[in-house]
Amino acid sequence: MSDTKSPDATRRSERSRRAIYDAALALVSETGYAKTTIEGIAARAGVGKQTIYRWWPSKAAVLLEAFLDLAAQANEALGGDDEGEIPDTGDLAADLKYVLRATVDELNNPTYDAPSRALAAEGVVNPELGSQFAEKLLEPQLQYYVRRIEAAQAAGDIDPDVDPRIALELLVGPLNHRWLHRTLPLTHAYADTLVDYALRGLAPRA
Amino acid sequence: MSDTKSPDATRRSERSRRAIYDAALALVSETGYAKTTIEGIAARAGVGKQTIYRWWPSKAAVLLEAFLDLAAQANEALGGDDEGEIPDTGDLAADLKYVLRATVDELNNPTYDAPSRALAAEGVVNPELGSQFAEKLLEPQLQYYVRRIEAAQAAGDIDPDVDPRIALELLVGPLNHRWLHRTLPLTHAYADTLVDYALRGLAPRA
Amino acid sequence: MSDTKSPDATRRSERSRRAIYDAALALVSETGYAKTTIEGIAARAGVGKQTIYRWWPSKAAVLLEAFLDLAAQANEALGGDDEGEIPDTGDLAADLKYVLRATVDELNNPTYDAPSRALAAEGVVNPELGSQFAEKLLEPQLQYYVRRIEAAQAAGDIDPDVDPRIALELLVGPLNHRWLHRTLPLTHAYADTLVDYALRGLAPRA
Amino acid sequence: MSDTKSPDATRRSERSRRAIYDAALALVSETGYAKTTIEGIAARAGVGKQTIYRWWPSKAAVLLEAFLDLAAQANEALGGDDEGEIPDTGDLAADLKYVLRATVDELNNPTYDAPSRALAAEGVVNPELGSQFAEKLLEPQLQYYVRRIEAAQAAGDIDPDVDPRIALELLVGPLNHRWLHRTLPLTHAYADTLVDYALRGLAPRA
DNA sequence: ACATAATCGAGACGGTACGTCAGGTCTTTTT
DNA sequence: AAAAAGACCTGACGTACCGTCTCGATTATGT
Repeated sequence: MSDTKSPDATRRSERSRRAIYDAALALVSETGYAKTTIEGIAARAGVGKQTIYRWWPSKAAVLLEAFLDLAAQANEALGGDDEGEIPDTGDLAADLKYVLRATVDELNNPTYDAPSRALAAEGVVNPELGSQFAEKLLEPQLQYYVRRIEAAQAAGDIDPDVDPRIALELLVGPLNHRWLHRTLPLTHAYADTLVDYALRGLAPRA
Repeated sequence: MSDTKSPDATRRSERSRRAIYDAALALVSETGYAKTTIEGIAARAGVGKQTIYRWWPSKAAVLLEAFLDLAAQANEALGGDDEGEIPDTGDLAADLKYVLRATVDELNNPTYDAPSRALAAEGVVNPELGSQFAEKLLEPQLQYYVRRIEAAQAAGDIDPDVDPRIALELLVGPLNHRWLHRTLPLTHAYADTLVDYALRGLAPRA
Repeated sequence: MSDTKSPDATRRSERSRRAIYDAALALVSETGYAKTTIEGIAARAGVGKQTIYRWWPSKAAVLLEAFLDLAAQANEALGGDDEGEIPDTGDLAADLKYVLRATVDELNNPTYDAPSRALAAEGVVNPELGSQFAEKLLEPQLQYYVRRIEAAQAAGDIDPDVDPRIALELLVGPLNHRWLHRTLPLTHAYADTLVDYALRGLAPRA
Repeated sequence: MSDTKSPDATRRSERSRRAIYDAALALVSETGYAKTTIEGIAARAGVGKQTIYRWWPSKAAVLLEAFLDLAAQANEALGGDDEGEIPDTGDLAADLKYVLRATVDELNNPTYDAPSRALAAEGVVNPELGSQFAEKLLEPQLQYYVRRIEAAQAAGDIDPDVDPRIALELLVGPLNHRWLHRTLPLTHAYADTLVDYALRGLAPRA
């Protein structure tokens, strides 16, 4: 009944998994995604190639999991359950500026920038990986916005007719655009302006 | 003083150039960017590999030029000088919806989608190519928006304090986000909503 | 202390080695040495190019080993230990004519001629390969002559002051000359005459 | 009636021919025959590739002519008509030792060694070039021996039944063997011994 | 002296093979 | 049974030359 060739996950070496994550992230940061090879990851991790092929279908998948793991670790370190949740101080603009500024900082941080770009780029061109990327990384983050915006609608800060999904894209889309295409620098000021412009458009009608 | 090893462009074979453009675009559309190889392009174009390496530094560069050429041809076919210019009927919302709907159609057209994604993705990860992509493809298109928005400011349809650059990103950013990450379908309705939300935020203050 | 990058010979595929030998000899015989390529050998042997590059430094080295193997197999097939040894019937002239005629036959046999010429020619121009060729193929054969001539000296058939090494060259040198330069046909009669002339010069002094 | 595509030799550039000879010989001496390319010769000679392809069918042909020209120049410099003729002082052994020693010196001279080996090797493997090599370079030299040996037969120094052609090979063959296969050093002493052994065999019968 | 035609230097072109790198599979030995 | 190691076949890389083919620019006669 079961897949004839799926390996036994219970016997999997945790040691190797960690080493592979580390090697993958390090190599992508150091030499870029294109020059990162599975052989290179295996060598750097002190691992046989087959150990990678046994557990992951592609280089991109390795990196995606590695990055997911990195994010999970970061969250764990920071504590709480509602780790990525957008604060609700009652001041919607302030709350959004806070998270958008944090996002700007993250995107400007080379440690995250390199693997993020690699994954985003791969997802753009590879629907398989793209949907994984969207589902596991992107969407959860976007849901934070959805919840905060719905709260704002409940509080009367945003027009109830507005689609929260589109509202959120008004904030996140432009940021992503600048980041991906490197057209202009990503600054806190830019984040603030974005929030200002967007909220004016989303405010309840007079 | 001059570059020691650049080939003589006056002797270049126009025939080969065209064949290479065609082959590159065809292969990217048919098999995807990753599986498109320089060898494959050369073979399909009936051209020696060296003829590609002589004139382009990379697969991405070939594709960029091919796509640029494709766009140029399309424009030429359509005639006029201000080919890509955003119409100015006096009704800003209508004008923007018109172009944004057209953009949606283009992004949904497989002929353009495949090479565009490939170039965008490559640019995300490869700054060299990214800046070429931005400069030669993206920026010129964005300038159409800048001009139309400035005209709207002059006409009193948009707040004069608004930065046209950021205004444009409010429209283009979300569209790109959906396209690149394939989160939700790109429709005319979405384009319209985007214009509505954004323009409310950019309108002159009461 | 050991060579840092030599492959593990114990894991070597015997199957591939044999296939490469066969392909190399076949191609050299069929199309000549110059038109024989490593890619061609690999293709014909159903082997990856790297498998050739892993174990041999050059096309010539492959062919040398292949030929050595061919010779070894031939000897094995013929049986005995003293396979190539020159017979000693007591009649020196007859014994030498016997082997020289056999050599003539071999040099006239296309199966041996093509690879032999290829190796000899390569050795002429490439000292590295040349010394291998001399050491592994040529020299062992010449030693048979040395031993037979020394026996003849012991038997009083050849002047004891004669240098066996030079004596042997008196026989083998002319044969090789005709073969390599194709000046005149190689016949049994020629071999006989060579022996006659040479032995007269090497006979004990009256 | 004439070949439709043979170039007009009267218009040929002497300048280019010389430059090509020089470049070819220099490159063969410096880098070896295999690494000498037609493109390299053309570049070094400051000549278009076509100028080589127009007048010669192959790299080997260029080198052969270049070498022939070199030899012709050397002879011209040394003067006389019977330049290569073997002296006839009445003492056959001495005369032969004289020329064989000279041959040894030439074969030990790197200026001649490199191109000679290249041509000889190419001739071994390429019958076309081989016959040219034999006819234009080798045979004329061998004829000197034939003539001297015939004179010796007339003078009663050599058995009249001896075939001069084979006699000559008894001298030249061994020398060539050592040279081509680099088995043992080529010395004057070796040349002398060769003459001694051979002449003993060729002397008139008691 | 000049017209004119072939040779010349240059080098782009369609190809073939080079020697290298990595992909993904398979096998052997170790843990 | 999974893991480290690494040989294997495959296929693409980017480079070097092949021999052919255009390009002006430059001779070198033959009228």
